[in-house]
Amino acid sequence: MHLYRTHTCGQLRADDVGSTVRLSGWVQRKRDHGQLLFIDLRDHYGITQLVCQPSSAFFEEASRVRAESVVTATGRVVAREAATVNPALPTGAVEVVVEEFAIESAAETLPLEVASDRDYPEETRLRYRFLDLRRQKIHENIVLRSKIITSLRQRMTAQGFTEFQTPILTASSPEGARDFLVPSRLHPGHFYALPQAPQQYKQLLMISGFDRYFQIAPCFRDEDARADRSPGEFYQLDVEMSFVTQQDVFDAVGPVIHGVFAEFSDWEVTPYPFPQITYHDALLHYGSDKPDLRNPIKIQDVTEVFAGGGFAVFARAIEGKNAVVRAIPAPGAAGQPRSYFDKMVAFAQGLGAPGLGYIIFQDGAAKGPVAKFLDEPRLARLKELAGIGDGDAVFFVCDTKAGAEKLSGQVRNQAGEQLGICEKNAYRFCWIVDFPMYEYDEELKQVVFSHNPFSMPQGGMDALNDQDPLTIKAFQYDIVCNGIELSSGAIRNHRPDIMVRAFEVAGYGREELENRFGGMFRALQYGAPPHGGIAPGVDRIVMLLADTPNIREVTAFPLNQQAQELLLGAPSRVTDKQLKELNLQLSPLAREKLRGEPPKGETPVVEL
RNA sequence: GGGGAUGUAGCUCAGUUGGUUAGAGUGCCGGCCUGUCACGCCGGAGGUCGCGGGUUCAAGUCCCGUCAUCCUCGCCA
Repeated sequence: MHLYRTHTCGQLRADDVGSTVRLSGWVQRKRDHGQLLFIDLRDHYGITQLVCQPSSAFFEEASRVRAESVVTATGRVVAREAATVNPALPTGAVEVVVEEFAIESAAETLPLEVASDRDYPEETRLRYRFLDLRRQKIHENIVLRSKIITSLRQRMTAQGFTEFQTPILTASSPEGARDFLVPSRLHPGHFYALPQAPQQYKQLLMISGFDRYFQIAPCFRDEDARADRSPGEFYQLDVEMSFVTQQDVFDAVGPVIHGVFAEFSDWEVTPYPFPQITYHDALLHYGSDKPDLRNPIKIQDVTEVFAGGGFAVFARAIEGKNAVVRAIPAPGAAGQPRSYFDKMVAFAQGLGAPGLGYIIFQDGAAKGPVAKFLDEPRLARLKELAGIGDGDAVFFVCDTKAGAEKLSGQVRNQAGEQLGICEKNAYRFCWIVDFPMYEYDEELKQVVFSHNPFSMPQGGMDALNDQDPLTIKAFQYDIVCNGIELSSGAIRNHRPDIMVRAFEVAGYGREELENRFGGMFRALQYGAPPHGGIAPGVDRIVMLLADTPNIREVTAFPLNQQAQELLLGAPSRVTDKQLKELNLQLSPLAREKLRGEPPKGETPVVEL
């Protein structure tokens, strides 16, 4: 008989009755009846009930064993009496009458309960992550993550993509997020950077003729955390393809995304192919470049209804400040009490808006504070534009275009949520296309790249030469699910002449381009295929499929919000010897901070 | 870097207008219990009320500072 187990804790069925088995696992729970002891034994695969009789030599020991201790039990599989079958357990038809019992590893009093789904502070969970990960929900999330990644790999490989690895120690990229730096021992004063994404390498692989690239790629960005954004590191399904148009990328990646969502969830998934919405329309109709399409509300421009009208606040803003008015329909909201509208106004004010106008259409009349300022033809036009009728209400936002877009989007979210009209149990996807190539940076007072500087401008060289840069669109796109940006991608600029011009428009000379992106630029001089790609965030895909709002629920060992790993204690101090080898000195500020007591969990400095 | 919330037993939390010895559940320890499956019943231990200062006859409670955690804005080509 095997030293530890003949079966897993999820394996035994009625068919096994009569056989002698050995199981090992954790003590999930004990039920001590004095003259009879039940132990729920748990492993990765399931739970099996052990029964200990008081006549056994180990009875005392077993009745004292603490939860989460690891034990090995040997005994006979017996059928449970009909009344004692537990239909909630796959192994519930049987139990094991223990004949030998050994404690492999006793557990101390626990800082968190494994056999419970109650919430614990994240600090406790991360410090004792090995216990937290034993808990059912997160244990399943991590397994789900693994299965999703396996499925993504299979789907990509099946489509003829080749998986690659790219360097982790690479060069700092001058654009984008803050880099994590690694000092070089051999080159004093020089630093590697961890890749923010394998962007340039994947393009270089296309230029190297590999045609279709993918990688489950680790990405490192030294930026602050959010609930849906890990600090420090995350994974992308990084994809790049040669000789493709934007539509080819959608046709390759769309089925993969649709496929995994259909495979791993019972929720409804947007039928393939996913709709495409232009960046312009997304901002107009949803007030966001990552619209949540579970919300049926569609914002409309109703500036013409108020222009030159009797509602002076809006009319003046339209006239004088070039403001626009956006209508956020609230279907069926006419029956809502006054307090609903007051709350909506307060919500908008909380976001910095001076107020929130609204009209209620009820019993053939228009009510609410704004209604009396609009004559009958204007009201009719409003209903037509906003697509509303009797029984509905409509909110108004009046601001500059950008301000109105942002606020109307937030009001749309709030209205949809408050009215309970958002679709549940569904994944609603869309592509956002035609992102602008450039935008105006108010701080720098100049035109800057609005996304990746390697994207191909729509219209190519002609557009760069002839168009107002702010009107140029890029072959730049995002895929969005339920209001979460899963990924952005682009058709790349593979033409050195167009790239020089594109950088000129953003105020960079050729020399600067060569300095900043020398390797990439050089590669384009020797025959580069037209290519493009995308990089969906793996963590976010898993998050959506696990139906959790927090990315740390799908990461085995995440950093906390302060980018610390509490279990092993990273970041930690290093020895003076290590610093010396790297030609590094700590600043007076850093030295001052280190003089204080090292916080709990921090690795003390040890001379090696 | 800014804003918000939270911090009370190992853990999850309650704690009134500032007023006697700070409570509950769970876990832990002990006792009882032969069919439970969140077993049940009885008893016990367990507290620097995050930390520092202040106001007050009196502070878990009010004020100031500080630290920690989570959420959020900035940031994330």
